[in-house]
Amino acid sequence: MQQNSNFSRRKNNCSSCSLRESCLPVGLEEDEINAINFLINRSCKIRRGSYLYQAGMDFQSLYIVRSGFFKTYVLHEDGREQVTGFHMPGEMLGLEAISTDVHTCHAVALENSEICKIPFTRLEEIGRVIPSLMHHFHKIMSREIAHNHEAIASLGGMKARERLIALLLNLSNRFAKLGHSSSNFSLCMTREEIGSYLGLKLETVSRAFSKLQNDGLIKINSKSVQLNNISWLKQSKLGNYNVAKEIIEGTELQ
Amino acid sequence: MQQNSNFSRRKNNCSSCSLRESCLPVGLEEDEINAINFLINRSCKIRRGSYLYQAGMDFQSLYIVRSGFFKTYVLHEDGREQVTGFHMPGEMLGLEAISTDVHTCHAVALENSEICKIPFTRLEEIGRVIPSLMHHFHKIMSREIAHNHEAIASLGGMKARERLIALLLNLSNRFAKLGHSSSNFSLCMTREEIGSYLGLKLETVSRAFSKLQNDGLIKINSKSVQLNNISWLKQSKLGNYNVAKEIIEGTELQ
DNA sequence: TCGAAAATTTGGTCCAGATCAAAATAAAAC
DNA sequence: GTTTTATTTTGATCTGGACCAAATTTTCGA
Repeated sequence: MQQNSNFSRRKNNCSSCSLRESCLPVGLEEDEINAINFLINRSCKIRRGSYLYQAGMDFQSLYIVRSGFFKTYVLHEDGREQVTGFHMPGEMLGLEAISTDVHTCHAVALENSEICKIPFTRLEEIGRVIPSLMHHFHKIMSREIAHNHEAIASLGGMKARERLIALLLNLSNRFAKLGHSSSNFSLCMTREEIGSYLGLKLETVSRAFSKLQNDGLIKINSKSVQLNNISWLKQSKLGNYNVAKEIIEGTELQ
Repeated sequence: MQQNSNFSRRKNNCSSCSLRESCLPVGLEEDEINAINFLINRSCKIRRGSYLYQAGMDFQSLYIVRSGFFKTYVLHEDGREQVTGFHMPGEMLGLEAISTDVHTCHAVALENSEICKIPFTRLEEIGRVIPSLMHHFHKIMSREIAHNHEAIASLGGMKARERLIALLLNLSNRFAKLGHSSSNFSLCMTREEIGSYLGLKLETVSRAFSKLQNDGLIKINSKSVQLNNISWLKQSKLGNYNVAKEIIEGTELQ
C-alpha cells in the first residue's frame, strides 16, 4: 500500500503536530499511537500568500496549522472579501467543508507556514477504533462552533472599540496557550483584514488602535502590539471605561 | 435497564424525527435501525417560552427539533441578549457544548415545540458501529460551521436592508426544505429578536420591512411574510436595486 | 369580551463610523 | 541603497442606523 510506505518514510517529521502532542488524552497503546502517526504524518509548507485551499475545491482533508498564521475568507457577491477567521498553530482548518464535500471558503497563509494534512476518510476510520480520538475531534468541531458564536456576538452587539479589544484579548489568549507572551505579540494581518473580520473599515480600525494607545491601554508599532494591562482592557471592553481610566490614572501612567 | 423499557414503550412515537427519517442513508440493517431508534426515541415537548437548556448547565445530550421553533442566545457582559441563531425542525441544538461539557448559550422555544433528545455518549458509541451515522453527524456539525460563516459574513459586510433580505431568503430556503412554502411563512420571532440576530435595533428592522414592502418586494402583516419574487429579492440584496426596480416596474406592479 | 401589557410602526434628532482625501510610513522590488 | 508600491495614519465631511418619543396595533390574561 502506498500509504504504508509514506508512513515509514515520514514517521517522525511532524513532531509538533498538536493533534497528537497537546490535545490527545494520554494512555494510548503503541498500536494506537502508530495509527495516529499514520494519520497525521503528512506535513507540508505553505508560503506566505499562497492558498491552502480555495472555495469550490473538492474536500479531501482537514489541516492542522503547525506553524505560521492563516486567514479564511469568503467572497461577497460583489467581490468584496469577508474574513471569517484567523488561525494559529494547533488549530484545525477545513471543517466547514465536510457538510458538502466542497470547500466554501478560501484559506491563505499570512506568513510562511506549515500544516499537517489529515485525510478525513482516514480520520473517521481510525476514530472508530480509537474512541478518544474521535471524541477529541468532536470537541474540536464544537469549539469552532462556540468560537463562531462569540464572533457573531461581537459583531452583533459591540461597538468598534469593544470589537477591537475583544479581538486583541482573543489573540492574547491563543498566543498564551501556545506558550507565547500574552501581552506582546505581532499582528500578521493588515488593518484592512482586521476590519473585514470585525465588520469595520480599515480607517476605523486604525483610529481605534490610536485611541487605545492614547488611553494608555496598549502600545502599537505598526504590526506589533503590547497590551499594557489585560484586566484594564477587559474593564474597558465592558464599556466601563471610567473605571479603567481611574485605575490607569491612579497608578502607572502619571 | 431503564432505557430498554423506554425503548419498547416509545418505539414509534418519534416518527418525524429527522435524524432517522430524512437524513440517514438508506440500506441499514434491522439491528442498526433498532440501535438508532434506541438512540433517538426520547422525545419531549417544550412549551413556548421555556428553556431547552441554559448557559452553564451540564452538557449531556444533543437535541433535534421535531416541531416548533427555537432561538439560541448568549448574554453580553452587561446583560443584553445576543441572539446567535434560529432553529427549525430537523436542526440540531447543543453542538456548541461538546467542547467544554457545559452549555454556553441559552435555547428557548419560540412556540410550542417538540424535540428528540440524543444522549451524546450513546451517539458516539452507536456511531462507532454505524459509520454512516457518525459521518452524518459530522456533516451536521460542519453545516453548522458553514452556516455560522454565512452569518458572520452577513453581519460583517452587509447593510441593514441586505441583512434582512439575507435572513428572509435563508428562512425561505429552510422552510422549503421542510416542504413548506418558500414564499409565504410566519416569523415567530419578534422584531427585537431579529434585530439582535442581525446586529440592528428593532426600529431599524421595522423600517427595513416597511421599505421592502413599499418597494413591492415583500408583503408583511405583523408576523406573516410573503416574498413577492425571490429572484428580485436576490437582485436587490446584491445592491443592484435599480435592476430589481426596473424589473418590478416593467412587469407586475404597474 | 374586554382591558392591560407587549409589540410594532412612524417621526424626529444625533452620532459612530463610513467615505473621501492626502500625507506619512513601511515593505518590497529592482 | 534607491525607487516603487502597499499600508497606515490623520483630517474633514457625510450618512445609516442608533436613540428618544409617541401613536397604533396585536396579544394575552382575566
